Amino acid sequence: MSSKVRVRFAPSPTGLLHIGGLRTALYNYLFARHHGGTFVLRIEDTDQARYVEEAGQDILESLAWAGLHPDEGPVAVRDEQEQEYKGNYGPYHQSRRRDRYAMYASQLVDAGYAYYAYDTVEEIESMRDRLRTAENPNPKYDAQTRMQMRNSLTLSEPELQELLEEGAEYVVRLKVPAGETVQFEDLVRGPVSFETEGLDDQVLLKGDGLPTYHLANVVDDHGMEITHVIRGEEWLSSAPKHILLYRYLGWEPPAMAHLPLIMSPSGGKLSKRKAEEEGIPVNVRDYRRERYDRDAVVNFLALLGWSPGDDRELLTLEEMIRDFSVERVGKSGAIFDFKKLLWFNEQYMRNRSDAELAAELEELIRERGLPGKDSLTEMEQQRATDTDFLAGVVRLLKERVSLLPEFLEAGAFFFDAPVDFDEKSVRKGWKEDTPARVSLYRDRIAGLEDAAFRADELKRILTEIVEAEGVGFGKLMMPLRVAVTGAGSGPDLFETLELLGRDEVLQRLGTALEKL
RNA sequence: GCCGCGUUCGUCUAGGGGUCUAGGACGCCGCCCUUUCACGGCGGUAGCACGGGUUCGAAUCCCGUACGCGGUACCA
Repeated sequence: MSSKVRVRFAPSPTGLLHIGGLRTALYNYLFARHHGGTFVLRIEDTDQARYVEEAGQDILESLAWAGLHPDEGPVAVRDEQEQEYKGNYGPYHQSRRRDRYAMYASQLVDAGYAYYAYDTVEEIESMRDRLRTAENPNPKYDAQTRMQMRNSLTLSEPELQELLEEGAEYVVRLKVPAGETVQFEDLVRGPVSFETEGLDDQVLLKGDGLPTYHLANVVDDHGMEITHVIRGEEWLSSAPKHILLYRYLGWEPPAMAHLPLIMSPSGGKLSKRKAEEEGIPVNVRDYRRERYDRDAVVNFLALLGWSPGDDRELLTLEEMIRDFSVERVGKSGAIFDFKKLLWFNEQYMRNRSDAELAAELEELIRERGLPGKDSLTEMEQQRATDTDFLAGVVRLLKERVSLLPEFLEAGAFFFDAPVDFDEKSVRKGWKEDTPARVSLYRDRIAGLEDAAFRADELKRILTEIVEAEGVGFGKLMMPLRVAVTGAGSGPDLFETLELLGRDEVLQRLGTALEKL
């Protein structure tokens, strides 16, 4: 390999980082690491109109959360003026590299590969209106129409001079040649070719002096010595324009790989609106907030369009790095399977220690309280900050939840007595002879020392009672469960009782005996 | 409309001329475990879009059709 691999993830700060964007970043990251190359983060903020203030920070935080640390790029976003970078190819915000785009744009004009265009938006729109037909709903500004427009190809020298003097606004457009075939080898798709007839005279430099994506990305990829462009399939159609630009600028184009899109379950790009309608979070921030396991998300995303080639599904980052290759990336769009993501999350969550999860739970409660509660009771408060207690909750619920916040929902009864009892379970299990047995059990466990209030002992006592009465285990176990947890199912009852503690259990039993 | 790309179980995918009566995973269903539920174990369900070629032989190669997706901006 002649030159060292350098790839970039180049998001636009027009919104929060999208989950699909994270996958693109991941593939770039894996590719870079696999080849011992460099992973660059570049912010493509050339669209003033769509700029979103918090987006830059969100991109940095989201990548860091996922563990995809760029080797070069912005380190921290302070404010507009003050940016901190790492790497020798900066600045890594396109808005701060504007001079070079203008320079290359005029170089292209001088060489006859581009031209100045003075058409107003209205003029272009009226040209499109004039030419629009059912057969051609989107007329292009191209070799056919450019000679009817107001640009440096059609205007006379004096006219141009006048426009220049009055400081008229202009754009620079690429002069796409007619009758050529642009071909290139896509690392994912193989040979791809386009006829220049289908291309328009793309604006390279906008009226505000900033470049469009097309110019900026070519200039920067070359300037930053990017060797492989790995990006979403939505860019495939504009790739020939980029190839043309590399040619006209006299540069060697980087290798390209266009990734299949992530699709919504109902089809089409996984757009924000569509995804959320289907219960799928689209912003990486949502995954962070809902405390998804980062490794699970990364693992899931890696397999959405790529496969290691064998049956492994649970892969560590190291394994992904070792086995990643663009050749093994699929060509067709992948539907976001939310249930499978949950499965990954369960797998990773169960592999983590109770203490670790308990600490996260504590933080979660501190941040947003308990579900459905405006404020915490004294007992809830006390238990929510007791890490041993929380670890106990985790241990009992770990195998039954998919997402971290679910511990709080499924385990609400651990924090305070249930407010009501599951009707169906009561109807099924709470009969006339039940109160007597429950009372008996209560009396028996009331006499236990704290140290003896343990699951095995609690179970032994119950067994004794049901055997003495000659009834089934469930005749007493189920009523106890409803009385203590309010529900007809849940984690092991005796473990639950032990965690709750004697006094609390006795009190709940008393309440149930009164109410039921 | 035009241009480009794609199409293996519901979903993610393996498979790249014979080893494919197409493998794995998620989901779903059933059974076992558990005197709850879940976890787990076992089993099942379900697929090469269609039509032509090429070939002794095609899920695999070629062509066409259909369908899907992307692009068609002074957005990225």
